[in-house]
Amino acid sequence: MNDDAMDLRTRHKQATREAISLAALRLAIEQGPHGLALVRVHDIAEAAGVSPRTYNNYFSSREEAICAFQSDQSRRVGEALRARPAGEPLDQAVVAAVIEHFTDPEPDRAGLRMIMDTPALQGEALKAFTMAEGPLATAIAERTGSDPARDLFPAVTAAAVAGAIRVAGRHWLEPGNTVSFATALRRALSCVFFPGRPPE
Amino acid sequence: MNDDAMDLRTRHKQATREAISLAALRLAIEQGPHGLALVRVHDIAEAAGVSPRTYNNYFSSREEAICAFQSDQSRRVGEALRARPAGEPLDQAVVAAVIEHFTDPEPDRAGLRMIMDTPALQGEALKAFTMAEGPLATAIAERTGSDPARDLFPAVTAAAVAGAIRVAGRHWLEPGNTVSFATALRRALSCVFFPGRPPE
DNA sequence: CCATAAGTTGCGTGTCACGCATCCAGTGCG
DNA sequence: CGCACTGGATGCGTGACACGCAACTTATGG
Repeated sequence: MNDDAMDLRTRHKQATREAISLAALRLAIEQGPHGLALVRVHDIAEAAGVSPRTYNNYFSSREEAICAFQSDQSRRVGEALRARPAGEPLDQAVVAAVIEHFTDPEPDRAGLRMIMDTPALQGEALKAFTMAEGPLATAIAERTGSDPARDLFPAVTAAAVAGAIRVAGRHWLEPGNTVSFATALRRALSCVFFPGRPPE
Repeated sequence: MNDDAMDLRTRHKQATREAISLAALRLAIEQGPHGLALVRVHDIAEAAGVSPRTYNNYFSSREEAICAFQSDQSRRVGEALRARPAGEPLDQAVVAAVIEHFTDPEPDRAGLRMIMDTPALQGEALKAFTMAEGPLATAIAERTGSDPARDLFPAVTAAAVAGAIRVAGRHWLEPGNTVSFATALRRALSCVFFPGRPPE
């Protein structure tokens, strides 16, 4: 998060990575879901101000570059849960952590839509969401005091939560749905923890 | 399923598709998770008895070819749920449908391991599992009489079930775990429908 | 038996990932 | 303050690949 507290080198490296992934996402959005093939590596590199060779020192496919932001964000979800007060019940802690983590700031509609509507990007996007599961499962296991090696509950719950986030995202993107992303998340997550009855 | 009841053309086409995907998976397994790059399109085509050009009339990437079986299987899960008796409670119906669908026959350990352990295949594998969610959600919505457009419960539950299947698969593949796949599935799915208490 | 549709194959092209060698800038030490 | 070193950036060359196109072969239906 903080650019300080790092080597100049490391800082510049992260900046480069960010510039490339940002440029990739921007160009992809410009071309739309059906023009992904028109986004050439050369263009991404140029837009990011680096050489094409450098681009694939960081990413080995356009998909990876475009979804890098999602990946990075997902990878950190576990920490958000760990940051919740220890006494808080699991469901409340997860909901709070997820909402806090995925709505700061409110995600970019165009970017998310691009990623989730483009078949060639879906695999990478799913990988990104799935990356959240490992850390999440660990954090859940800590909170419930279960052993992840023998008990499937943490991993299954983490997967369910990740799935709920995806579903909330899809729902939030649908035209005509004006609820905030936070609300969509809350509703989706409530289905995970209270499968008995859907609200209202 | 039945080769009869189809055009000679269609039959031959499916056979070709199957031959290619089977050859691709077999070669991938031979090389192991770290040698995927060594599986050349030329080899796959040769092993399947077709020209390289034909191979990519059917698949546009090695990953797609290797995971084709998983994809096809996942796409059919919804039907399995619809085939359950209408009066059966949702949880029992889902568990029965999933177990019946994913253990007939018992999946190939080597193939599943290859797919889930190879980073380059994970995206495609996740896409395959995710493809199950759409039909599953529809079937769940029918069974609960909810409107998928307004109620997130069917989609979230479908995603949770798909996630549980993935987790069960991972657990089943872990060395030292000798439970049957059906048992792993049952345990994982119980976490989805009864999140209150893990059955240890 | 013929006309048409559908599938297969070979070829050519544009793109890409990546190993390797080189160059340049930031870093830490004397 | 300068210097050797480490690590990232760049250029080049290579092997592989996806896909459009056109010719060829085989099923299908009249």
